[in-house]
Formats: sequence, C-alpha cells, structure tokens
Amino acid sequence: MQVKEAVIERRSGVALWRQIADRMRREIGEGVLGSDGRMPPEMALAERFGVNRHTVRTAIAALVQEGVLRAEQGRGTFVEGRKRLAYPIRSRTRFSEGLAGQSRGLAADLLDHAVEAAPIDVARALMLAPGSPVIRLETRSHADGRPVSRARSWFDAHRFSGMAEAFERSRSITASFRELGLADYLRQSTTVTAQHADAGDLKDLNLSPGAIVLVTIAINVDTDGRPVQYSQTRFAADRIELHIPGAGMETGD
Amino acid sequence: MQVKEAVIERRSGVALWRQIADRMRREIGEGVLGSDGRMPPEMALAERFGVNRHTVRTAIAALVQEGVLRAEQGRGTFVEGRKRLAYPIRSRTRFSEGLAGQSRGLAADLLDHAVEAAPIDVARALMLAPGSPVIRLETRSHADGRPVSRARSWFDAHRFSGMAEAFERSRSITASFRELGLADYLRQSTTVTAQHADAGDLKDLNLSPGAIVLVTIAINVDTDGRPVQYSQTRFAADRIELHIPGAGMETGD
DNA sequence: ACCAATTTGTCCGTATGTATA
DNA sequence: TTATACATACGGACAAATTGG
Repeated sequence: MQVKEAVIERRSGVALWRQIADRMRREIGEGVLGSDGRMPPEMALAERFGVNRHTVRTAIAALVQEGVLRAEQGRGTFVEGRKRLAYPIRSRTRFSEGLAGQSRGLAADLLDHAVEAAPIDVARALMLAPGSPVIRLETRSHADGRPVSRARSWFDAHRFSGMAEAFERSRSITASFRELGLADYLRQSTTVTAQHADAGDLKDLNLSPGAIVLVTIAINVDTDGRPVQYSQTRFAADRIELHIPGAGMETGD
Repeated sequence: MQVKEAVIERRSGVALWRQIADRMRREIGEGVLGSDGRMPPEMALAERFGVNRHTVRTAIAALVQEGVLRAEQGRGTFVEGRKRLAYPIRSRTRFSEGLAGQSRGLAADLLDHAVEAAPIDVARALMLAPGSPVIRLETRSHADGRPVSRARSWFDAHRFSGMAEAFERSRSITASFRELGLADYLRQSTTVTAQHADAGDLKDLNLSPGAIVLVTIAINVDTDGRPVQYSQTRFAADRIELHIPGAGMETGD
C-alpha cells in the first residue's frame, strides 16, 4: 500500500485539473495540504503534480468556486474550508440536536411535499400495503449558512396527516411528530452508501460535479416498534461525517 | 427535487463517456438499469443521455473492461456485476461473520506490515504515548473473488506482539486476537466518510478513476474498555453498503 | 519613496483529446 | 473514415499586488 506521491493519470477520462482539484480537496481535509491555512505556490504544486502551472490554476479556480480555497493576488492561496461536522447516528437520532454545539445557524427548509401512493420500498419499510397513501417530504438542512443535506421522507398519511404543515411551521421532524401526538421515536436501522452527486445534489447542496454524497436510508419507529418514518438523506460528503457511537459501551449486546 | 432524467454535464472536467459509465455503474448497482440482466440497446441509451451512440459505446467499453458488463455482437449487452453486500456495523463487528451468507469465497490477505512509532492520531486512539511502538497491518479482503476493502490497522506492539504472524496464519483479526489471549472485543466507535478512490484504492481494490470509497475509522476495545485496535478501512462503495442496526431495538439508550 | 523578490492574474499561440455529424 | 467544433493542457511573457529590505 503506502502511496508515496500523487498519481495523476492522463487520458483516464478525467481531466487533469479535476484530478488535481479532487486530490487537493482531500489532502486539505486530511491536513496534508494547507494545514497552516496556506497553500504552496502554484509553481510548487505544478512541479509536484508534474503539470503546467495553468492546469494547477484551473484546479484552484474550481476549489475557489466551491469555497474550499481563497486566492489573493500577490499574497498566495489560502484554505477557506472548515472541518467536517460530525453527524451522530444513534438510537435517538435528531438532526438539530446532533449538530448543536458544532455549528451556528442550523436551519431546515421544506423544498416540496405531496401525498402519493406508497412505492414498494416505502410500503415495505413502513409496513403498509403497497399503494397506501403516504406523505412525502423533501427537506434541506443548513449549518453555518451552508447546505449540508437533503432528505426525502415518507410518513403514513393516515396516522400523520398534517405533517407537511407542521414541518413548515416548526422546521423540525421531532417537533412535528410531537405536535401530531408522537412524543418519542427511535432509529431502527440505517444503511449507508456513497455516490456521486446527482443533478439535484449539485443544485440543492451547491456542490460541484464529481462531488460525493453520503446516502443514508433510515427507518424510525415509535416506542412500540411500529415504523413511523422512512427516509433517504443525502449528505455533502465534504461537509459531514457520520459518527456511530459504539454499541459496545451502551449495551451488552 | 424529483430528478427526472440523467443529467450529463458538459465541460465539467469529466468526459461524457466517463459520466455515463459512472452513472450506468451506479444504476446497475441500484437495479434501475439492467435489473433483468440485460441493458437497453446502445441507441436507446444514447437517446436517453442525449449523446452520440459512439459516446455510449466508449462508456460500455469501459464497463466491459471493469467486468461490470459483457457485450455480445448481435445479441446485446448484459450485466455481469452483482448486488452490493451489506456490511453490518455493530457492537461485535467481525468482518467474515458480517458477510457470511451473502457471498462465497470470503478471503483476506496481508499486504504489508511493520512496527513503527505511533503517529499522533493512532496514539490518541489507542491511549498510548505518541511515538510508542505499534504494529501496523495492511490487509485486503475479498468476497466472491473480488476485492471489497482494504484496511490499515494499528495495535499496541507490546500487548500484541506477533499480530502480523498470527494474521498471516489465520487470515482473521478475531482469530489472531484469540491466539494472543484476547477472547472478546467490542466496537467503541465508528466514523464514516466518503472520498474519491486514491491511487492505492485503484490498484488494490481494482477500481477505476473517479470511483468512490467509503472510509470507516474505528476503535475496538476489550471488555475492560481499553483500546486494542485502531483501524481505517476503505470499502469499494459500489460493492459494499454499511448497515447500522438500530440501537433502538437493542437498548433503552 | 524606492527596489527586488515572490506570488497571483491575464493574455497569447499551439497541440492534443473529446464529441458530433 | 473524414471533417468540424470545442475543451483541455502546455509554454511563454508580462501585468498587478504584496512583502520586506
């Protein structure tokens, strides 16, 4: 293993400037590059990656566009990005509680909502008959003024009618559940995958092409174990990391 | 939200054929494309993605090279890949147990090992003084004959001397721990992030440039709560999904 | 105020790769 | 296969801004 140096591949179908941008973004995240907040000069980077200075400049321009870097004529290029927020996945997973203390300006907004017939995966997760009416909520969450995730959630339309209106008021799933008579709920299962950002991610999460999203598929249940929410959440992978506290310290298994 | 159709972006720094290949690979994994084992004709794909047939052919050729597709002249293009394996993360997380039943031919091999001075993050995780001697193990795991993950693990060199040799014999962390006198251990914490595959991933996991890896950073502890293993594991995101069983059903929190 | 060194910003021209028709 | 258009990558030159003597 032990990779010594950058490997930038030509005619791989990925432009050099994008490979370099991706690599710099990662190394910045790891603290390998710009740990003092300052990037090496363009010429040094060009030499290191074995490319022309212009190619490095294209990569830097992309990262400036993303908000990762900031370039100042005559001074240098500096790291703008902050460190990743830790999103805890636990028995009582609550969005705002999880990120509280790590960031200011937590906010959520409702992008879209509708009542529809439950698709097969939604019906199975919520233990409803396929085609039963369900409420679909499309929400987006911000931290520090930047979008961090977008979620698509489904609820039994009979049990939780008024969910969309409640969310619009409270901007919180937990508060909406409480308003509709559900005081507590638990995370039953979470599945994590990773994908390239799709067109919706680019738009709603303000990502650049080639960015990565962490996708969680979760089922929440009430205290009787009945499913109350099925959701697919897409996190910007460069702004969020998922943290799973060890069950080992909580339970004897 | 509700993204209707594939959006292939021009001048994004990623060649169209690669965007199409990445998208087809993902949709095949999701069952959206080729769920019956058969791909639509090239002309249909070209129309769907809004590109020339030649561009689709370049994408298909790349996936054939990867082993995802198989093209037969005059008959069509067929899916070779299989569906994503679920890797459970729980109190007693064990690699081979977790994937048992989902795949045949589970195997692990030792890529490299060394005794070194503990870097700061390793020392903190293992609760050792920085610079203390630790054993570093670089391992790789296969399922169904394909590599699915590579891991870099550290162990206290004093407590677990002989770890590398034990692993080389047993090809199992659990068995090696047992051999060295540790009968049981628990997962204390797991952090999940996602990144683009680096040069080592491309080589060891046989990925193509632009592919995504799920990265887990985990700490295992013995039954007294003392850290015994710190590891960074990189999973091929198109072959593995992480599954977190709900603590909600196991504990009252 | 001036100068030299450093670093980013902009412009030119040219060659190659990618995608279409 | 051929032709065309555009994106990508390179090399060089010089301007503009900043820093420190």
